[in-house]
Amino acid sequence: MYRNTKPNGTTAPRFRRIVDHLRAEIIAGRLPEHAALPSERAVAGQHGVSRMTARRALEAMEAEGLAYSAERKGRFVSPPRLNYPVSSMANFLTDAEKNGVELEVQVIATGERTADAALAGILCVPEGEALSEVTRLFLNGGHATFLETEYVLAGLYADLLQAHDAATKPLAEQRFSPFGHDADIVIRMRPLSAEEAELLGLSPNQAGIEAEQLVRDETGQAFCFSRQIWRGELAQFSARAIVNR
Amino acid sequence: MYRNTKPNGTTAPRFRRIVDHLRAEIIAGRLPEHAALPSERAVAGQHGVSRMTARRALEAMEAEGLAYSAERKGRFVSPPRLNYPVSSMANFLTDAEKNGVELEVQVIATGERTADAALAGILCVPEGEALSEVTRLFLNGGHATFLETEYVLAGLYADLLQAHDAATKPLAEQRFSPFGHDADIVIRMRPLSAEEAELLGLSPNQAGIEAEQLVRDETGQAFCFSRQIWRGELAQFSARAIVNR
DNA sequence: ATGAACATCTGGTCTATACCAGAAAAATCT
DNA sequence: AGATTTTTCTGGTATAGACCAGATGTTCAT
Repeated sequence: MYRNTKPNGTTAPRFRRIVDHLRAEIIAGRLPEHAALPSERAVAGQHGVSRMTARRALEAMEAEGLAYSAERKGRFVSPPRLNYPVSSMANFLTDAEKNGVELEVQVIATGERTADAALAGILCVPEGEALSEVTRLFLNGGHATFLETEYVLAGLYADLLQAHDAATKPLAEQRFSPFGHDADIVIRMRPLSAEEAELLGLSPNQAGIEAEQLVRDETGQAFCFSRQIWRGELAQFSARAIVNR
Repeated sequence: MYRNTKPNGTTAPRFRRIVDHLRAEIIAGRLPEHAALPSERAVAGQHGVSRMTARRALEAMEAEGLAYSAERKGRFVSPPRLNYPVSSMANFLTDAEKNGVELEVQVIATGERTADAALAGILCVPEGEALSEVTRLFLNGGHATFLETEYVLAGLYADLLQAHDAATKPLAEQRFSPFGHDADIVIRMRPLSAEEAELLGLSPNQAGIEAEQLVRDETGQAFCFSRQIWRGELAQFSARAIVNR
């Protein structure tokens, strides 16, 4: 029988107490990165609550970005965020390596396509223009972190899209180093699609952070449009903006 | 008795069907902005599921950013996103007005304080330096959208912090127009604290988007640090970044 | 040693029911 | 008509069970 006893007047949901406890365990380091959290049934037993309540607590841990769940395997402690420096994205991969981050790239899909109305508008090319498309999955220390789909003008950079199966640094340097240019970027939070969730190892309907970039060369011509979707708890974007008026 | 019948082999969770149905209602415009969604009990009855399942569906709507819930009032259709153009933040309020957005500002708290280690480090001033602090709530058409806490060097801008109780445009223009300068910005997703959730009209443990800005004057001296926390489904940040190497 | 069969554990989904307290509307009393 | 009480409705929290199917580990026969 359910009775929400509150002796001192304060109604603190039970699952919140469990969250506080688990959070303390993680922060204290007793549960290191990628360590398994107790299962829903174990939490329920330890704290004397029903499984659904234990589940709420563990889901709250996920919402806080402190844990992630793997279906039928368990829940685990999240690794720290990966910073994405927007203003020096040309060096993202090399910078990450310098900071001791082991970034790995998996090519999910490559292909040729023509620009539909939306892409044509973004890239300022006529509709039907030939584009190359790549989708890559970025893993940080083996842990899926974000997905990127990139569209580039086919003529210019077709060769680049073939080379790098899992190569890390050469890619960005080859592509960007000859240019000094600017980029428009848009960042928002949105739910993951089923496929995205699958690739990122998440359950669908969870929220992630989407970042869209439109990169221009020094003549002002847009030549590359990319759309990233990050695990929200792992993403951080930093930039230096010029405040104009 | 629970029986997850799947005649054609595909296991589509029931609550997902309900989500699809509600999403279609919204997109078709049958449920306009801020209109009430059917209650948990109503959804349960209409779709012949238990209330907990109906609840899951409605919570998924929230996760998608299509709805927001008001405790003991109901769930409602979310308004569209508000774009925050990082590169022209000096004109954020006036720009928003030009685009037909009715932005309203409520001052939640103001005060004087001294810089602790963290703030001193960020603003590059000695620890103990006098700062002015303001917390404001921004509403879009009466709908709470984001909270901002701003720290400025007390000597320079103390007067500015008093003036604007609910004033919209004068604030930013007065403060920024004499300067041409740059700003560092950091964007990430994080859960809301209990107080933030309260002010934004959300339940705690939900995720929002945090944006931190460090603004410098033309001499390079940091003079203003602000931290915003947005309702995730309403936030969008756009910027033009210079890609350096 | 290797591989197959089995049992166990996991998160995901679902039911049916219950109590709580605030919001809102309806009924009632001035 | 206006203020007050009462009822209804709402989301939030909680229980105690259940089935599913994939992942994992153990046992056992080969």
